[in-house]
Amino acid sequence: MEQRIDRIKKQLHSKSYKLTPQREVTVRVLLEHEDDHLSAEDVYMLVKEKYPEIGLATVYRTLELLTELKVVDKINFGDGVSRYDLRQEGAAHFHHHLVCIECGSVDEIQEDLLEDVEKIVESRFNFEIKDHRLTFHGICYRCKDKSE
Amino acid sequence: MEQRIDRIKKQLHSKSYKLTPQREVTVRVLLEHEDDHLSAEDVYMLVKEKYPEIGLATVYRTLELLTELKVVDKINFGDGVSRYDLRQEGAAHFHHHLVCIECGSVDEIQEDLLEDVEKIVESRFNFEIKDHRLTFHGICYRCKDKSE
DNA sequence: TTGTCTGCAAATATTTTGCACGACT
DNA sequence: AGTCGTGCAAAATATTTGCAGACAA
Repeated sequence: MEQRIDRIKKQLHSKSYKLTPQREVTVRVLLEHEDDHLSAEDVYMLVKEKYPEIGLATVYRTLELLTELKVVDKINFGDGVSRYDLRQEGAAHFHHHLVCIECGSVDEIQEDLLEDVEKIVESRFNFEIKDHRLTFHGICYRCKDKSE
Repeated sequence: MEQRIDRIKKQLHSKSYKLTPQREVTVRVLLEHEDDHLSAEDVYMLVKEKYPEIGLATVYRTLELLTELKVVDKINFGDGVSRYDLRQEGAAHFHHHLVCIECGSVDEIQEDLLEDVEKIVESRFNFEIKDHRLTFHGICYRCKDKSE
């Protein structure tokens, strides 16, 4: 935890940004909820518990900053809100998501799985892939078990 | 064109909805801009040219209806707006997108390409896939040619 | 002191909703 | 008459921006 914060601090410094208390609390909240997919409002409320004076705009600005640094990815599952998802350190590619249309749960897939597909796309469409977003919508294992 | 409108009309009727003039104009606009990825506001302005009395709310309600019928898919490329993309008639799966981070263009890939990946996901995660969203971000062939 | 960062409030942007009226059956 | 659909205006939601003051180098 401390080490990851330290590395993020260095990333900020390398672009002449500071790890202010507000930013640090925000990063801690994200690390503590690594498996969730928090909206800006979610993050704001969790940060408020530890640092009540913070403003919503600061949270937005921090999340934007972290997105720029590729510490988090801004994702969108089709409800009206942006969500912020910590990138795995050192992961070459952004992970995928399984969204359950029954219960709304969101699970993550860390495996890449797209290597072959990307090769085809790059050669067939002469498109140089820098990043990807892949989401499957369907029924999760929990809901499948429930309905049996 | 007329045949596609006719089929959409039948789809509406099968759920007790009517193809009102406003809805028909909206569908025509979507068909005429099949390759684009129009926002609700875009659609509104194009519909207004043919039917100036229409209200923005009606366009939103129509797009929602068409989404429910799976005539269009509501997509989101990470800018703040939802875009509406006509589904290929009879296509088993939603098509994929190539978003250029240089020029902002959005191209479509009609090939599925995900069959193998989906098999793995279904068995490994016991997740029943109903739909998917796949977007690649990178440099399109136009921008690559330009910079050479 | 200089520039960065923050909180607050106001502004903006997008989408949704309430409601009275109109069209069609 | 009854239902569905519409336009308008207002509301709701999500996000961004302006600005004056706080803070650290």
